[in-house]
Amino acid sequence: MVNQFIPVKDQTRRERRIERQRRSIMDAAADLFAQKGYRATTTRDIAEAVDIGESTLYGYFSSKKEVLVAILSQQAEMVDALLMHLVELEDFQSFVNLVDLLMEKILTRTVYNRVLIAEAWTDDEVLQSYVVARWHPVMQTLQNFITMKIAKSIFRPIEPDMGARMVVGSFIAAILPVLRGIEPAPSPEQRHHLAMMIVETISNGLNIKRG
Amino acid sequence: MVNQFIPVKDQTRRERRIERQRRSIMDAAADLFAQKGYRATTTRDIAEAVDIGESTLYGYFSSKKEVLVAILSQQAEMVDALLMHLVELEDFQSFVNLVDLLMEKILTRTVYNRVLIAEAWTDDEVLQSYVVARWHPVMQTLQNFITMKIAKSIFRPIEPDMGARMVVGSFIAAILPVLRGIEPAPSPEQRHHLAMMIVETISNGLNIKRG
Amino acid sequence: MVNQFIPVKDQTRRERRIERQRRSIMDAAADLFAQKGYRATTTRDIAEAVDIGESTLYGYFSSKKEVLVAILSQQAEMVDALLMHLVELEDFQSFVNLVDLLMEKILTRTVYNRVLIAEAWTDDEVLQSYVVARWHPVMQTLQNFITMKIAKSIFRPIEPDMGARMVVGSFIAAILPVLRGIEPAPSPEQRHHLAMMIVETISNGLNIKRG
Amino acid sequence: MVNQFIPVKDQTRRERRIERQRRSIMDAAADLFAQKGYRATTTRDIAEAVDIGESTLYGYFSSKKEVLVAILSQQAEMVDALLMHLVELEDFQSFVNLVDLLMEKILTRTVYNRVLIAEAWTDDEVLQSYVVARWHPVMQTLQNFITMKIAKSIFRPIEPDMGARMVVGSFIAAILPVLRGIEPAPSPEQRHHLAMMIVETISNGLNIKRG
DNA sequence: CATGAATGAGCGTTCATTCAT
DNA sequence: AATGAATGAACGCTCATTCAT
Repeated sequence: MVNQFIPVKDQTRRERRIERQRRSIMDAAADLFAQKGYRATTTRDIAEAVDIGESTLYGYFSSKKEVLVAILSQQAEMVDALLMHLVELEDFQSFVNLVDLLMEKILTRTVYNRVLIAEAWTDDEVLQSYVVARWHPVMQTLQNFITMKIAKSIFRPIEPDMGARMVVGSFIAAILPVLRGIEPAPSPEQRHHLAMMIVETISNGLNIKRG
Repeated sequence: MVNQFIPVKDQTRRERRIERQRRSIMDAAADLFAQKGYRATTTRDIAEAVDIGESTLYGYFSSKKEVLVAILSQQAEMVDALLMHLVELEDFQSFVNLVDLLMEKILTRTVYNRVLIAEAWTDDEVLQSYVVARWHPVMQTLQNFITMKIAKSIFRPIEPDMGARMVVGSFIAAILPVLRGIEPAPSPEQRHHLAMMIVETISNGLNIKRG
Repeated sequence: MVNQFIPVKDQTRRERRIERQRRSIMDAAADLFAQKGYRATTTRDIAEAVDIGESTLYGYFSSKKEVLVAILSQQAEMVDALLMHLVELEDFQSFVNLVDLLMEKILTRTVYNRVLIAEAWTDDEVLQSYVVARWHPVMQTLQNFITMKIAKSIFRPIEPDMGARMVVGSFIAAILPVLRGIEPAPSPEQRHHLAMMIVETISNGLNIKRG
Repeated sequence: MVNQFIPVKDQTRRERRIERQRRSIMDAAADLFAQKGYRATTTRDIAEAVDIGESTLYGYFSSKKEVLVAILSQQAEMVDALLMHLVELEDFQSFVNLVDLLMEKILTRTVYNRVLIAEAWTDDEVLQSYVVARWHPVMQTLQNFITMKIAKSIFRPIEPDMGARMVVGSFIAAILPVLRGIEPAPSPEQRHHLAMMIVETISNGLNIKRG
């Protein structure tokens, strides 16, 4: 009610500062959560990592749980934005591009996803809200693609969900060691190559000739 | 000093009783760890599940951490016993059998493996000792198989570790939802079918004709 | 399940020990609550007063609030036991006895009642459950007595609830300074004299002759 | 050093503004203290009730405690102003008027008195400074009145302090439920009637005839 | 003077572990 | 060997107060 003449610029500057602080807290927390797990990370740990007082945290998040939720939600938003543009897969090129894009999106925020997986592994609600719900449309798209290819007699009449799952499996096998931190993140070129390999191998198999 | 005249037979009976108790504690703990995670499970939870006093636990394990270690070690022993008999893969049939066997071994101890994965995801030492070290020979066997097939011109000249990883990926994709508890365990027949599908698809791909 | 042969005597001895400990915690807590108020008293304070570890408290009470509730409830039980025998007031003697008895019951656990009043003064639920609910039958009995006396033309036709309230007021005026600790507790003789004075004065007033 | 040329008029206007703000803070705080108690009321609660920043409070009061002290002191001043005019009681009419006046003064500042009682109940200094010290002259006046009446053989030779206490008790019984908020404030007419009743009943008692 | 942001001190509570029996 | 009781250390969180702007 007082100070109503503060210029708009300051308002947004303040907002930006708050947003920046929230971000730095989330980043530090994600790092710690990824290393030690959510439970094992104390609010004291997080505060020290950001170099602020423990109680200052509570000016930006109302609870430790909310920090986790913010981390998970932010990642979910990113995935949702991606899924928005998830078009029907047409040819192999678009298939490769989808795999490549997903890989990129997931690997650019490694720790966030590492936290997500850790929590989803023990928390049913997190699993449902942040993993299953998001993964479903991707699986659907893959299955539609395979069904279509079978209909056009390009693929053998395999169960579509089996095929989709194998694609996902290959994808996971490529990504998991990176998320876990025992393999370095691939360069964009390596990533693209990997995506092609996955699609190609699933399509053509390893045999030179059909048995 | 006292009880030195107790006959040997009683000693071993006592030992068996102790071993049985250790087992029941480990089973109950594994169940709880799998459900809520190691940190979130209290010693009181475990004691109640076994229906013993909380402090009685410490007669069998010197700390809560040691219960976890015992669980992981026991699982490791089982895997080691399996790896002992890991022979060179020769033909597709032996390949399918390996996949089937691994699946069976992992799925019969679902909760233990669920705990293992949860811990390995945040604890580097656990990851190294109980996962990487054990997984390595399996990967090696797979790569040898692929290398051999390529040498015999049965497989296309793909990177062997890439191929091995895709097999593992498909394997993981089949197994993870079961371990996590969102899919029921497959029957032995389903399991065998699954193993065949994985090997077959990796070998031949989905295409009817080579592009 | 083990140790089922422990003699019954030990069971009750243990129970008595637990009960004794609960009591000593309640007494110490009541003392502190009375002096500083419930909010201002910390669990640390209570533990120190009983000379036990702070966490030991939680073996006897599940929360700080429950200590308060136990204190209030215990007092309520005592009052309830008294109200059980609350018979119809017949003559002045029984009236005096009621006042005397109430006074005694309230003053024998001074601190408990001091806590009760303090809490009832700010907490509506406490007021309702522990004060209003208990006070109501007493007021009713008093009003019945007065109504009866009016019917028999012994009392002037005053509003009965007004008369009852004046008795209660005199009672309160006598008791409050003692509860608050600014006056010493009366001896049984003084107490009886006081009770008589209250009844007598209310009955006859201060005037020598009727105006 | 700066602003030394501001005209005196503005200074006093500023002072009035400050005083007004102090008042509104005290009013809001008294309300909250009365509802939840002093300890349970946070500075944030107060600030929000006045719709100012939490830290702004400290421009008007140097601590939360001082807000309470200001509230109590203000009430004390009001009582002192009243006690200034406390004349010797002569006849029943002046007695009734005193009771009526006291009632009115107390009930027009219900919340303030509720806070006063709550604090006096646990804080010895508050009790002494704000209750005992102020109540004493009232009691003295009552006792003098009774002593005088006894001397004139109008009252029976009762202990004067006993009689005074009974008047106070009746007064308290009438006022406490209103202060506590479980009874509505009486209208001026009801209040006057009440005052008369109290004096009358104490004087004449309930009996139609003397026993 | 007003305030958003920051914080030290401390709160009620939990829990892995120890100890006396 | 088994356990009920005890507890130090730590946790997530609150709040009166300070400070830079």
